[in-house]
Amino acid sequence: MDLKSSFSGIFDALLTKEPLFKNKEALRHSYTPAELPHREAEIKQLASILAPALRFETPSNVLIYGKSGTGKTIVSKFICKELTETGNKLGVPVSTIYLNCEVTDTKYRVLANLAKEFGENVPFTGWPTDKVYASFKEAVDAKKQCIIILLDEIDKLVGKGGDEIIYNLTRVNSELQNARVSIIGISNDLKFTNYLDSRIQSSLGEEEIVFSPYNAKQLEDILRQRAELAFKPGVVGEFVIPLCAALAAREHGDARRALDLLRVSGEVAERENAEIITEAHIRKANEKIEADNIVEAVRTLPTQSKLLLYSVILLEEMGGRVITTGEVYDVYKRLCRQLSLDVLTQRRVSDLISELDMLGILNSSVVSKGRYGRTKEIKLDVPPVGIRLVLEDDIRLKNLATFKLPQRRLGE
DNA sequence: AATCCACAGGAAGCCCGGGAAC
DNA sequence: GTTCCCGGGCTTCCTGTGGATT
Repeated sequence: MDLKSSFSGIFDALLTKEPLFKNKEALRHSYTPAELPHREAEIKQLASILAPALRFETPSNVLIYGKSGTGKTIVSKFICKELTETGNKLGVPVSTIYLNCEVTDTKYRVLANLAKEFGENVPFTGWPTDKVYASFKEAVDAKKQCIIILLDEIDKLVGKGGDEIIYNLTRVNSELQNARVSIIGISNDLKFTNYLDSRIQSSLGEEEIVFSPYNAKQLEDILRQRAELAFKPGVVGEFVIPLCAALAAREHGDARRALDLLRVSGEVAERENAEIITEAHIRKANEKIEADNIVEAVRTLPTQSKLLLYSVILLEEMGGRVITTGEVYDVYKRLCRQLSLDVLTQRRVSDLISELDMLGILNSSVVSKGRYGRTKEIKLDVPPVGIRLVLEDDIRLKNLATFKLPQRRLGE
C-alpha cells in the first residue's frame, strides 16, 4: 500500500474545503452577544437593584434562580460589566468578582479566591479559614469602594460548610469601615433556599429574580441572532432554526443546548461536505451530543466507580433478573481481586451507586422485597456495548476484557 | 401480629495528602 | 523538623424499614 501517494496533501484538502462557518465563536457559551433577546425585563430589574452602587450606597443582595441555559450567568456578567464601566466613568469605584462555586465549592476556597482577587497572597490550602477571612476583609477594606460578588451555582456550596461563608459574606459590611459588599447568588436549583438557614435566607434573598426557561419561539430568536453571526449566508435553511429550537425546548428550554446543537449540526454538515445544513445533520448532531455527554461522563469516572459500572454491565449481559446492590457488590469484589485493587465497603459502594444514578448513567430505585429484604434495583441507563469499550479503554481496567463471570449455579 | 431479610442511609470519626507556620 | 489546618474519600457503627413469610 502506498501511503504517501494516497495521503499526501491530506491537510491541504481539509484546509481548502470551504467551511460553512464564518465565526464559530458566536455559538460558544462564552460568547456574549451585544443584545440578549427576551431578557430585557430581567436586565432592567437587576440593573435597578444594583444601581445604588453608583451612588455609593450598598445594593441589596440578590438571589437569581433559573434552570441551566436560561441566561442567568450571561445577564449577570453583562450587568456587572456595565456597572463597572459606568462606575469608572463617574469616578465611583465599583468592582465585581465572579466566582463559580462548582469549582470553588468550600468555604476555604471561596475565601481564598476572593482574597486573591484583591491581590492577597493566599495559598490554596494550609491557612486556618479565619485567617483567610481576615485577610480578605483587610484587602477589601483598604479603600472606599463598592464590591459586588457574583456567586454562580451557589447551591453547590450548601452542605459543605459553605452556608457559613454565605452568612459571613452577607454580614461582612458591619465589620468594614470603608468598603461595601453586596452579593449576587445564582442558583440552578429553585428550591435552594429551603436548604438554607433562615438567617441567611432573609439576608441573601433581599431581592429575588427568577429566570424562566425560554420557549421554542424565544430560542428561535436567540439562535437566529447567533446563526447570523456564525454561518455564511445561505447555509442555514428555513427549517433549521425552528428544529434546533424545538429539540432544545424539550430539554427545559436550555439555550446552551440549543447553541451546541446548531454548532454541532454545522460541524456534521461540514464534515460531510454538504453546502447547507439538513434535517439529517441536525438529528445526527443531537444524537452525537447525547452520546458524547455520556462517554465523557463515564470516561472521567473514578476507577472504583468504573469498576462498579462494569459489574453492572456484566450482570446485565447475563440477562435475566433485576440487579440488586448485593449482586453488584459480589461481582465488584471479584473484579477488584482480579485487578488487585482495594475493595471498598458495601456502605461506600451504595453511595457510589447513588452517584452513578445522579449522573444518569444508572437507574436505581429502592424497593422492598418483603421477606427478602430491602435493596436497590439497578438498571443500566446507557448502551452497554459502547460503554463497556469506554471502560476497557482505561489502562487500569485493561485486563477486564478477558474477565468472565462464573456461570450462575443452576436453579438460581 | 410478629418476625426477619437485605439492605438503605445517617453520624462520627479516621486517614491521608497538601500545605503553612513556627 | 514538628505541629497545625483543610478537604475528601473512606470505614465503622448504627438505626430504620416494607412487606412476604411464619
